[in-house]
Amino acid sequence: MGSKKILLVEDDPNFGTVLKDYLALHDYNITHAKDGIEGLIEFKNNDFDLCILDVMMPRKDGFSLAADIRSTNKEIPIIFLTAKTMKEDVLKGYQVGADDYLNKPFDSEVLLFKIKAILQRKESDSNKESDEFEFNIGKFFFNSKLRHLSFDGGENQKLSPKESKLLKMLAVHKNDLMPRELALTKIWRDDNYFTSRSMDVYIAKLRKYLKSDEKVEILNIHGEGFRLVEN
Amino acid sequence: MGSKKILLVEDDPNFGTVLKDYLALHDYNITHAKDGIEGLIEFKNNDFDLCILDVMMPRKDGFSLAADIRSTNKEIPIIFLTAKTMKEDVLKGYQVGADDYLNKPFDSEVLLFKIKAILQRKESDSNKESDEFEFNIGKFFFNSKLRHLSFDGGENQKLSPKESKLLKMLAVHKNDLMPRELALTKIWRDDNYFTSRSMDVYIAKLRKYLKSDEKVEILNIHGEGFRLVEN
DNA sequence: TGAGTTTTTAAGGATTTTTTAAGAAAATTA
DNA sequence: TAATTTTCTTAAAAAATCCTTAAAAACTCA
Repeated sequence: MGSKKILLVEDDPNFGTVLKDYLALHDYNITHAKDGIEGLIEFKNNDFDLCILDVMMPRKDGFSLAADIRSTNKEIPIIFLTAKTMKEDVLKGYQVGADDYLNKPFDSEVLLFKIKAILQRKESDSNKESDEFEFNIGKFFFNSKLRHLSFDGGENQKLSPKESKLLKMLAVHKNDLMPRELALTKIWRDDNYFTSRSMDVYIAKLRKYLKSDEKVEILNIHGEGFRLVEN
Repeated sequence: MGSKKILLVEDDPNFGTVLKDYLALHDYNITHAKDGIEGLIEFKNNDFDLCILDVMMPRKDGFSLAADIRSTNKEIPIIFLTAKTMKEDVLKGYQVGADDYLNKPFDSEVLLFKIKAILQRKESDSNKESDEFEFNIGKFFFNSKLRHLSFDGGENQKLSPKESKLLKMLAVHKNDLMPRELALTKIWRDDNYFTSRSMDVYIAKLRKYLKSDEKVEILNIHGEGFRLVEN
């Protein structure tokens, strides 16, 4: 399982540090960002299970950050922290897609329970992550951990990290649709025009590697994603 | 879609009635139970989308009721209402599996947003791969997710998004009327002269794909819609 | 019959995908 | 640290796919 990764975005250094330590003490793996901009950068560079966002922050407030986070990940739970008990804030929070809301000062134990409850909820839903790393694809043998692709009587093709992750994701969904969006959000951590182009480049590379077995194909499903088929 | 069914369990008759009317006004289908026992009976006799439970109640309190509800349904969202701001209560609520928590007096609009947020969350979860995507149509096998149509000994015909959605809708209504208006509002998102022409173009395409099995036909019902028949 | 509805083909424009190539960034090696 | 290699992104043009619109012919129903 491993400890859950939480992104904490809080500009008050005292409060933020205390909260970070408190949560770390309870076996959560906390990344503490000092403002919204830093928070967004951390979010894009990591794979978090939960976000805790202060609402009032310099440079980029919690709502704006949440909106950016939601634009690349519609699933990740978000908890807002706020000093004011303003109705508009609460409503805005829920509109952005908050999973919960806490008014400062709050009881830290309550926060802990909320975190636990929310993570449990998500747990039961999404257990699609695969830790398999050995795949048979037509005549090929693919090891995603060692990042190599081989076949009897052929060279051992080494794959780059991105090549390997993409092929793994295709292999996990073998003969089924691998949505473009899934690969972009999970591997490229962002779903936009450029990452999408980049992904296409990698699909082309993989096709080249797999070319020598004409039973194996990576088909495109226009507007949806790709499909690794084995005839 | 239909309006969402909510179970409201609240022993205070004044507050309960007002809340019921308020929620009913916002297009929710409310069942109001006066205490925990009655609430449990209602729960077992109906199919609710959400529960709103008062904590302090005679005969059977909200936590006990929630535990009973959870024992038969681990998915249904539960919101607790409480007069006291007692930490123990909040913790207990989350332990039982609360989705949210509101202290009385609360702003009704906030409750409305919480309900909306929670139901949306469930919506997006359950809609992941809820509905069918594999159909048999005469000699054909149709997969609407992979957007292809195949039959033994024949090529694999790829379908465009619109072709696939339309054929799926016909297949769902197989041997029955698929109203023209339904396809236009659901697939084309607009019902006017041009979308209707466009739909006819797609019906023609589907007929071409299905031509090789003369047992399969798409019939027009003048002024009504179409019917996919399998003789 | 004649007005409205359906069927079909085809052209165009918009969007998405594919591919090659160049250069920036990161990692590795000397 | 500098040089080299590998990895990844960006750019851009060509190809493929998708959808709408148009228009003419066929059909249906009153």
